[in-house]
Amino acid sequence: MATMKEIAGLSGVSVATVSHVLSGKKNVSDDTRQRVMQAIELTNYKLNTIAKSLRMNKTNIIGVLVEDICGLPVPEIVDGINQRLEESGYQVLLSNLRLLQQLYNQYEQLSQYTGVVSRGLQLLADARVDGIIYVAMHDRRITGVHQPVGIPLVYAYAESSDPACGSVTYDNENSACEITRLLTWQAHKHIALIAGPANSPVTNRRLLGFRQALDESSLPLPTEYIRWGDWEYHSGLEQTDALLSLTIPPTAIFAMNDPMAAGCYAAIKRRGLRIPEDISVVGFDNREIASCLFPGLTTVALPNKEIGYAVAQQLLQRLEGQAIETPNISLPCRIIQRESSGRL
Amino acid sequence: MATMKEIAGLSGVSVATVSHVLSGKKNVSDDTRQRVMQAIELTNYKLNTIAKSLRMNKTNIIGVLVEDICGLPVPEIVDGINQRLEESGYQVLLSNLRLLQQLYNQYEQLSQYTGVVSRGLQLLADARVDGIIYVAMHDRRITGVHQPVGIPLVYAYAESSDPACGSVTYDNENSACEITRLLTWQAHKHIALIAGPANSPVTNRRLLGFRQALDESSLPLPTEYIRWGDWEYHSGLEQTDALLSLTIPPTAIFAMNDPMAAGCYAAIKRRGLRIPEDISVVGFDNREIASCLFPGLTTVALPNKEIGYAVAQQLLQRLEGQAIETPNISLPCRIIQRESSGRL
DNA sequence: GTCAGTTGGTTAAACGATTAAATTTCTATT
DNA sequence: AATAGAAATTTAATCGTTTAACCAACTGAC
Repeated sequence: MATMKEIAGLSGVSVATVSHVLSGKKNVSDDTRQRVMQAIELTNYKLNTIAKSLRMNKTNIIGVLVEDICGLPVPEIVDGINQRLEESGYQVLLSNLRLLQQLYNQYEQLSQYTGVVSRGLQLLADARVDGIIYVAMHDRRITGVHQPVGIPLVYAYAESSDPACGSVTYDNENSACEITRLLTWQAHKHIALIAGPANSPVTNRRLLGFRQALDESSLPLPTEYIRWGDWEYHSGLEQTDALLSLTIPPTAIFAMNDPMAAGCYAAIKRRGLRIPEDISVVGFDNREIASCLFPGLTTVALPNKEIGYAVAQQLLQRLEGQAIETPNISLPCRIIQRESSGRL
Repeated sequence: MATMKEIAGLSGVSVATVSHVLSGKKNVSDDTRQRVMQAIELTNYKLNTIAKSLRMNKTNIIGVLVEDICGLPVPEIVDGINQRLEESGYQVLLSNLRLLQQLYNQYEQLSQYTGVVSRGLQLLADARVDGIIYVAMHDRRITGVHQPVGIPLVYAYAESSDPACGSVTYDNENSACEITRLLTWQAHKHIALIAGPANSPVTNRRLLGFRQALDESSLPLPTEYIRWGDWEYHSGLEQTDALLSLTIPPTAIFAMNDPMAAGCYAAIKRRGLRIPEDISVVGFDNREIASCLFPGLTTVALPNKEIGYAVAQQLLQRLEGQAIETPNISLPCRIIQRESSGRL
């Protein structure tokens, strides 16, 4: 691999001049510039970014620490991050905590896993990344502030209790409210909920939105209309069965995610009822399954890629020393309207 | 940040000695070792990997170039890669070509996209990675050999026409054969196929396996039993409809992926038929949907994580100068048996 | 007491860039 | 023609490591 020294030799100038040509922030005569460029072409010279990093004390690399790359929203978030960073000439050093296996559907404070997390952060810090993006698997508030490694840190999909750390998530509450409104606007009076686990922060935010939509239409929420699931297909099926056995069964069901909504479908069809004629169903997450059900499931699409893009943007601003205008950004979701809900 | 120089100063030795302590490949007296270690503790010194990389001409970073991080198998593959590399102290620099948007379900030779690909490779090469893993989205043969950037390169999920490049994929043919055997063993005589697009390499390999299983049981494959879909739910539905309208409808259907199998389900149920009593269905890919259908879909799980692990392993071997024993590895899939197929 | 061998440690030259400061070369003004 | 000022270029220090080569001190053997 050619070095600047060789380029300098070939074009009869000093390495400094070669550097000046390349950086373009010093005057160089047209004549020398051309000679240098020729030599560069000729030798297929590429600047050694390692040497540059050492000298400049800046790697142009951002560490992305993901709780689990296999978590559903994670690839899209990383995609968004990658795209924004590329635009500014940064690269992504990826580190995977592989938490999914360890704490699937558990919502303890992350602080219990500080060991794993800070080891992950340290690894990135050792690589001298310019900044770190922490990508959580579930939207939640992170209370145990991570050991400050002295590198700018922002959160995707989680909100930090440390106000100095920026974060970008999506608006659970509002989205749940909006999709529930779809049902109230269709004149449904008996709307039931299949929630996620009661101790999940996501469940609680979506529950708030659901309640608000009902309130807006002065609809009651009898306790027997709230069923607790575990995000999985089977819990959706079982809880729907229970709902349909009530003396006043609901005419619409909001399942807090799509697999549970699929469970709804199964329970409803097993009883010979039709969707949406007899009962409406809406879901959340817009997983692949939503378009593979009959009829297509109306649901909420999360702005995952946008979250990634925005959080990268936020970090870049910090790196440029700009003050962050909004430390905690919450992006809106998009309602995906299909055929699973209809006027009563 | 503390440097070796400061450590040396604090412990009254030269930087060389500090380096020797850290690397452990030179003798150092217990006394000095302790003094140095103390100073390191005290200052919380961390070795500057950038400087080390420059000096050693080795970054301990592997570039992972993915065709699209949002492609279904990709996160699991990356997970496997990450895990293997971590075990050997390497880190992952991720680069995303974002091809999904550009060529979804098109199977032209990658050579048409050499521009995009070689730009991606160049970016990683510029970062001075020690090796590159190319992660394709669909199992296929890559003919246009990528510009050799002088960095060891291996393929995941694709096989290269260049024998010098290692590769790891999964065994489409054999897996399709095995899952079809499940049907022949259950005494089915009329087995139909819902294939992917005819020009897809994946389709063709799975077709070979399907044919072989039928041959083994001396079953015929009438042309009207082969239906071409496009991997999507709707094509599964339509093609199954066509199958069920035949004078001799099949008693079992192999859909080449799970969304199309979900389409099968819809068409079958619409006619009031039962799965598996009236007709058996099997799929491929083990997507989330497979466990959200009723009855659960018997399908094939791809060894994605294992592919990642193996391909990383292969690259590491190359980096250590070892000869690669098997340049093209093909890993077996796992049959996931649920309730969608039964004895006739 | 001399000498060879070992052990523990230092010196100094890399690695390949950037950049402030110094120096040379060119332009323009008188 | 002399000279001040601007423009172009070079010199040399620096970033934080690694490591070959060198050196001093010590250990035994004779």
